[in-house]
Amino acid sequence: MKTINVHISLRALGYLVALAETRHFGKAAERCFVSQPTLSAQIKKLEDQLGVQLVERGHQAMLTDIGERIVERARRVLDEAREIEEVARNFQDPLAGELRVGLIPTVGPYLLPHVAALLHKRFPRLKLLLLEHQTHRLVDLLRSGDIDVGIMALPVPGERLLTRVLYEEPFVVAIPDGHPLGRQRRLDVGELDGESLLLLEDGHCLRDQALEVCRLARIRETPDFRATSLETLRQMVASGVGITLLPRLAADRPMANPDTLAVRQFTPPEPTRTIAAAWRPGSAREETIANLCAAIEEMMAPVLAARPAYA
Amino acid sequence: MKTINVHISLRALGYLVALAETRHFGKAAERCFVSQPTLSAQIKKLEDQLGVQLVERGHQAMLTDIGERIVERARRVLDEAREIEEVARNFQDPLAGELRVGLIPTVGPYLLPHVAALLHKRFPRLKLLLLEHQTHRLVDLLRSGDIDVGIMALPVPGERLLTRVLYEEPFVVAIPDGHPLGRQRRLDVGELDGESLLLLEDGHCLRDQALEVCRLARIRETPDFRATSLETLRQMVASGVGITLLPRLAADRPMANPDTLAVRQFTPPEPTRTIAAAWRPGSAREETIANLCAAIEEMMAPVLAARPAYA
DNA sequence: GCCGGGCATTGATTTATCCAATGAATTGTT
DNA sequence: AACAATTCATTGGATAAATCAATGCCCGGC
Repeated sequence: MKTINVHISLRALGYLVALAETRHFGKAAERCFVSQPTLSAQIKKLEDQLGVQLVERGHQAMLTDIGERIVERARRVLDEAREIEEVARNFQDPLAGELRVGLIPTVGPYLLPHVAALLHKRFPRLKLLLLEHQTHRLVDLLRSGDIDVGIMALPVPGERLLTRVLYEEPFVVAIPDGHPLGRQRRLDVGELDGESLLLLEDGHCLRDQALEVCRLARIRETPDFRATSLETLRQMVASGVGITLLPRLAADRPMANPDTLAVRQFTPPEPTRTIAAAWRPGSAREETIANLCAAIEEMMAPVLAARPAYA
Repeated sequence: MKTINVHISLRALGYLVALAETRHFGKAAERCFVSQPTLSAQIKKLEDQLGVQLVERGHQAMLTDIGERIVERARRVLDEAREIEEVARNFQDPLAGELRVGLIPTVGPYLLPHVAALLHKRFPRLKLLLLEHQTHRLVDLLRSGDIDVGIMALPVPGERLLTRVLYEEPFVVAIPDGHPLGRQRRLDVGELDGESLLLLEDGHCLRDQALEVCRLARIRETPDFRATSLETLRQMVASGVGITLLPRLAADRPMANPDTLAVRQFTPPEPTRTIAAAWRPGSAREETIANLCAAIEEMMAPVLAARPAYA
């Protein structure tokens, strides 16, 4: 049987972490909404309880070596304690509170118009805090607990996450108006042969997916050009520089395409990407996330089943 | 930036865990060295703070569903908080306090006579709590934090542990007195051909190691016989039932072999097993463990370099 | 209907936490 | 070198929290 009692207090650990981050008793106290003497005394008490000097009191407070090691653990303890509060809050009403959602840039602006308003109507007490980052950054944010759920394309790198497919999104081809390929209603991947392809900069998963789709066709990527967003890409195509692949949601309404740009579907089997939600196993918000996923699935099914305007 | 404050207290979590384990307010209070009303009030306060009913107050206190989930997390938080105290204690004096050591049964009784007294002399303030279990159980105990370090043979199953080699231990052959093999000073593995081999029961890593050594020789394991300890094995050999492999420390002084048992070394290259310490990365006792390992290494080197009595 | 186990409530007491004011030590400035 | 500014520690008194012993209430068993 392990020791029963723990003598230190979570609050003191919070003070210590704040002190570690500010390296300043006053600032740390302010951040914790207490007076400087209070924090000072609690830190000292913590040092007494642990029997170890945590802080080097000089002109600015420096943590000792052992202090750093303990702060590291203190952060973990506090994180998990906060999670307990979160689990409870989530149980009271899974559909209330904040949910921090990360989206990749090639999904965010094109998915949200279809779901944001409806989600707010269906889950009125749920506040969605939205962030846009590339896949690998989202995975980091998930792991660190800075976001609750990430919406990104499969495969999700890193195995320690649970995923749930939201929808399959076909790729379509964006071509300049008047381009020979525009004569057909649908295009085969092989027909892109010899075209010059415009792509996003490195780090976007869409870039890799587009390259994968075109792997068999002999397409040369336009050298020395890497767009930073799909919108840039769309404008480049419209100005006649080349063609590109767009995920269908970026090509459909309510996204406005310039007059000088045409969109064509692929002939079946259409190449697609799979958009999914990813979260930490055991996340305090698993129930909320399940609700959110179900809602998005349901909202996006008719959108993707509908015939696009250009078909 | 995450929320700064945590409102719940570690002590309340401790009370909750005790309650979960006793299902009884009175017993839980007793275990926590507080009065029943105190514990009762703290549980209630915790429920208020979390906004969730944790306990079903009936004839015996039953945890609610959400209560169980929260207790699970509370255990983790408490474990980590205790670790903070342990890290600090360990820093004050790495060579004081308790160190929980697990050993496999084919090492424990043969290693300890060589080191126990010396270790106590070198680290007088260190209390070694010793346990004997088979490898896989030791690994479980390590993971659960019930022991700080395990001493076992490589390879250690499960990759999440750090290891440090303590010594290489040659195998020797135990044969009944008067057995034809006893005429030679040293034996080759091939010479065991056709002998009937006595082994430990399943689960002992020594069993697998012995089988591995004999893999090439055509040796039949005596059927329907599995010894539960090396001592049994030794007695069986002495009574003439068959031969066996012993780790050298089990054959050397100070272990007493019966008169009717002879021991022979293998011809070089002698088959050996590698005995190592294993612990959790980031264990609070890493420093203590390092000291312990260094001491054991140092103490065992001359023992294994010495010429055994039977050579 | 009475008894006893089991948890909640009450009221008094001790303990912990907190703040405002102030002190002491160090640094930077004139 | 004296002075102001910054930063952390100390003090004393107020407030809030935790605790206990005693007691009350509820429920199941006899």
